[in-house]
Amino acid sequence: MLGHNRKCPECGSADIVSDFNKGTSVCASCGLVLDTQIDLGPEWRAYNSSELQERSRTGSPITPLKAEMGLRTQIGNIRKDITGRTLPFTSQTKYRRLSRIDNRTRKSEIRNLRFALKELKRIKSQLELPADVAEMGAMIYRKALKKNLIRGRSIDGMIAASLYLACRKKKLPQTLKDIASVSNISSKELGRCIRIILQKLDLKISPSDYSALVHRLGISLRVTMKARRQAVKILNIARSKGATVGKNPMSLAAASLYISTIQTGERRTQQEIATVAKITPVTIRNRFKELVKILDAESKRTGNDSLRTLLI
DNA sequence: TAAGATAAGAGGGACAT
DNA sequence: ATGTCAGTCTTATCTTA
Repeated sequence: MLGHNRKCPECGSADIVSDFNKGTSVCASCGLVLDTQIDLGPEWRAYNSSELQERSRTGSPITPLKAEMGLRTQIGNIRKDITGRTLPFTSQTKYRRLSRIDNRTRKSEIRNLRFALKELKRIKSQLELPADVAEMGAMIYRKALKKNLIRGRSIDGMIAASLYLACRKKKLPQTLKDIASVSNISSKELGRCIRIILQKLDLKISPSDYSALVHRLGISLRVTMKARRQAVKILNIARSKGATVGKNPMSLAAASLYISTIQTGERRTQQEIATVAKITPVTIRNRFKELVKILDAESKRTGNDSLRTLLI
């Protein structure tokens, strides 16, 4: 049943939207479906396993990945009320007008969504993103569309931005560059779109998850788990000192891995790391210098020598 | 050859006007 | 709305070990 003043367990937003047509409550912020008041199971019985196999669903599933969510509702041109009596003329006019407005807005919206979701699916398959991320991206885009953020901007850019934000929500280590490289827009433009959505939609996006980036880089560089853990540890210290604000998370992950691989004796060159991280060695050097400073101060303060980087 | 230093330029955020 | 300023990141080039 519908409670009041609920909060989304995923993102804490109180912006819960109930859709009585579909019988669901959805978090307007992150797209999490909170409950379902209708029975989504089949309305028939399976008498043997082959029937279960071939008839395990009636109708298409409800999904934000389809332009009309897999369902369709529409205000028709109503002339009679539910008991069959003809409505007064003024009501008929009203419904005719509603129907027309409904049709118009619906048409442009659906057309936009068809286009957008096609692009979304293309990026999804190219980057091999999981379905739940794609669905969340679609929800974010729908929200942006409702708020009229799309008009006058490129659909491709806004879709890519929605997907990027969904990845951030789901803590997937995708960078802005990754998305931009498979989309036909530049990182610059993608950044602009992301900013627009972030500003206008009030999404609760946690700061980038360093550990996911570190592991992703670490795997590409074939370094041990030990080095990766050490890198994460370094970043946590840096963050506690406020040294990570405003820095590209990827460059921080790269620099901390550079340090940790030296400490564990599996050194990689700055160039090697820079290539995998798709940044420049100069940036690694800059972050590297800052991190070393912090780590030395920290080891002096705690007397913990394992952080020392003087051996370099 | 790897890595450090330096400089110049692009782009965006914060802030004042 | 527009301009300025500090800070980030990139690219290029030269130097050092």
